[in-house]
Amino acid sequence: MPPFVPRKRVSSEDPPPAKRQARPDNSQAPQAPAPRAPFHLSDSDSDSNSSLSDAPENLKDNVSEESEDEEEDIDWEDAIDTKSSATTPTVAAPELQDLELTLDQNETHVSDLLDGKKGPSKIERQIRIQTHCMHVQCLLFHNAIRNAWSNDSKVHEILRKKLPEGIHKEVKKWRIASGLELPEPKPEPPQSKKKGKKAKKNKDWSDESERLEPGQPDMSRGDPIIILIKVLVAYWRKQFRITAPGLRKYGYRPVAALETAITDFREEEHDPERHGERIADLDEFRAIAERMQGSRDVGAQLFTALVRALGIEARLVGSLQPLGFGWTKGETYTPVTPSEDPEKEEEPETTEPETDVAENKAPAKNKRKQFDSDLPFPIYWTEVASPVTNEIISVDPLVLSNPVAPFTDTDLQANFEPRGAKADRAKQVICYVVAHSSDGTAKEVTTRYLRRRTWPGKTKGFRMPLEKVPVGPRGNYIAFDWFGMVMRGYQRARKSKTAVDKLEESRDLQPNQPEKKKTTQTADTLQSLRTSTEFVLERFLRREEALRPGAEPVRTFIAGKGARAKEEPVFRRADVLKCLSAESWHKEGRQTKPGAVALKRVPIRAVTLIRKREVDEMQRQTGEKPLQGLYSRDQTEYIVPPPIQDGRIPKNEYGNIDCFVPSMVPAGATHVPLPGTVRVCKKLGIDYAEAVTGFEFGSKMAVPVIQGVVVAAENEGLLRDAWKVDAEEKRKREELKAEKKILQTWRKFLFGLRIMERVRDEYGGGDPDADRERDSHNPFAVQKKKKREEEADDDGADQEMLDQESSYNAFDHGGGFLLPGQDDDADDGLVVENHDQQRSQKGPSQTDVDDADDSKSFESGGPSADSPPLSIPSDSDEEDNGKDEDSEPEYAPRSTRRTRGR
DNA sequence: TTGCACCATAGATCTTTGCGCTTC
DNA sequence: AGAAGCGCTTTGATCTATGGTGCA
Repeated sequence: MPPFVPRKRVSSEDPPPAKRQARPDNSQAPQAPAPRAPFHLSDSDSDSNSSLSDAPENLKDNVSEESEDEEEDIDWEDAIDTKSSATTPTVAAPELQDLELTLDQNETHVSDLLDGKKGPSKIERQIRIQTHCMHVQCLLFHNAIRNAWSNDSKVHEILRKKLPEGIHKEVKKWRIASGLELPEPKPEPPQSKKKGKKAKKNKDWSDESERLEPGQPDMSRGDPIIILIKVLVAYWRKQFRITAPGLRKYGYRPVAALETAITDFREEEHDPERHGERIADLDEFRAIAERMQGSRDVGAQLFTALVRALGIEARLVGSLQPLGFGWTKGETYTPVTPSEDPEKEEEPETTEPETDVAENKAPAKNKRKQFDSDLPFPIYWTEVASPVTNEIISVDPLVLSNPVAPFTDTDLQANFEPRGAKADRAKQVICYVVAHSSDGTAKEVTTRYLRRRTWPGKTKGFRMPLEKVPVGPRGNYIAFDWFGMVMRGYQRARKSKTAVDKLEESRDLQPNQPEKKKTTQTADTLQSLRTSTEFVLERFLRREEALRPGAEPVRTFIAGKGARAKEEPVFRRADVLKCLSAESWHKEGRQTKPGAVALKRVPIRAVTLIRKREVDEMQRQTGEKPLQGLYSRDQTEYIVPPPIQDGRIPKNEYGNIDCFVPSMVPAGATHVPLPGTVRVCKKLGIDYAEAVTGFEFGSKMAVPVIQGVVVAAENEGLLRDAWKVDAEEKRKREELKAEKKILQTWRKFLFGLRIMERVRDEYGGGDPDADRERDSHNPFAVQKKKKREEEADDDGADQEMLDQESSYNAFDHGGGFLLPGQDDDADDGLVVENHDQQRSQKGPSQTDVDDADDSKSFESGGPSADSPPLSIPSDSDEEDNGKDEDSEPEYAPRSTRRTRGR
């Protein structure tokens, strides 16, 4: 259950909202935890991810199911349900590429809203957040699967076999140079002939190494693995053919496009160009390795496999391209218009109607090589760990012009970060970069690829930001990292961390702090003054800021050039005062000193309807926008209300007392912030005023938050004692009620079981069709049906079950029911008081007669009409059959009232 | 290349006292 | 009959920070 945030003026529970903070807290309590909903969802998902690693198809089902379980909000369930059902067919394929299909229903909402020129509503934001989170997890899991496939020994074998002799030699060379293998055994002669110098060097070194340390790496020309990797990349670029589109972000599509896409996907024969590349299983992956063609994504995956096949530790890196959660251009689907840009003609696969696709097919075939050529950055690549230095080398086998980026070269690594107009157009983003290791674990390596390794950098707006979760007393927060939590299921255990892990975590994955712009003592620029913490121009003052009266400029700044040059005084920031309106000061427990003149006058910001009307009215009268004065702290003083007299609490025009800060409580009075104190005060007959501790805003209204009361200090003890007694009574009442409810539920449950058992015994069971058939001939079932039709306001499953009870009871003189005498246990605590009476009054047969006769008569007569205290339908069947659906059957007056109420 | 204007976007801040229905 | 309780709906205009682009 999401936390219930009472938007009540009488705040009856929970810690006092901290006036000002209270609103953010409260209004964002739904907001803050609301984004958390996906977190919870994801939480379980990530768990399921890890546990489901063998069953990819189930994952998405799980995701949606769990989300339904955990999301209480009905709208949400709907949304998710829709999503999941829409996704399911897609999901069946191991390729997760078309999760964007999931948004159809929601999209309708969104576009409706956007038509109205309003921003997205909270729920729409939630939907996007949910979608984003789900998509991220699906992509993550997809990558985990591909990573597992890239580990396949058969795939390795296939790729190894294809390597030409030259590459094998390079590998050998690398092994020797890295000290993984001793050089002398045999391969020298041919090698030394080819590259005499190097071979000689190797030889020299090896000779030495024999004497000293065998297996010492030769680092004289840098890490030997870099040479090998470059060779491999060159080989791969030559051999691997890009014949299918890879994953990409399309953005949220219009409903029509989605529907077309879904139908097309479901009904048409699979066409990689339209539906994306589909690799159903490992066998197909092996086949692709054999053919050496596919999307560039698969190309990178297979390249990773190749590197692994050579015994080098390699990670498959995926830069997730999930649907986002914002409303920027990047999240909006932009249909590809082939005619516009010849370069894009190879992209006909999107969601264009059949005709378009047909048109585009021919040119696409001709330019098969150009799939995804509009994507300037790779989505998958490889991280190779040097066995010598344990450093990570990033390798993009197919896309970038600088394919190999050693860890030392941060610029080259930052080349993997999508940026620029082209990337923008292609909706390429960086938000979560995850490296999957050969042992199946994965770790986030985004930092490495951010320019200057500075957060949030380009991930801003595309990655779930850290969320501040309030903890403990007010003002304390912890940062909640959603993605960190998702990754927990994939991470390598702390104790199994490798040397590579440790090294990179202490170096390349350490984020840099954003450089604070050093306060340059050089000449002023507009920019430097704007951001300066020391100086300021008057025009850069904020709405709530004003210069201290009499503040002297320290120098002047000349803005503009030539004829437009203008001198402006430069002031010290220290001379800037924060100002607030009189109302705002009031909320801080302060008032303006008599005679204070506003330092600044600004237009009134009216939020509530009433204030808006007032402002409009004033504007109409005066013809100009009404202004309000702002005052600095110096111009205000504490509000010290006069001490109370004779225990009377002063009240404001709304009949309560402002208590925004403790100092606003008058001397001689005490604030008792307990819920329900008003009633106690009334009972005790002491004077009180409800304490307004803040406001909540919503629906163009400001609602005061009331927390307890202010009473005379001498009454405090009395009030608290009485409140304790009252609260205790209340607690007991509620406990009793809850207990009753529980017992009631159990009883119904047991009856149900007994009935079921009985029915099974009598008629056999298990076949619903047969049951239905039988029902049509069963007079009691027919009667039940009829009765249900008569009772317009029946009450769902419960009622139905109870009806069932009565029917069967009537039929078999007790049936599966607890008849009086046998039901002591069940009734215990429920109808104790009436037990004797009911037993003496009617026996089982009586019950049966009543029941079988017609429950209607009972209803119309009403138990209370006959004999209120005795008529409590304590007999289980009667009572249930009567009309009590939920609770407190033992209180005849209540049931009477309720009946009358209807 | 630098400084600036301008734009898009996200996030923070400010705002300051109902209404109608149901239950008890 | 009338008091008390509860749900409604989660604003929204404005300002500020930030980063990108284009121009001089």
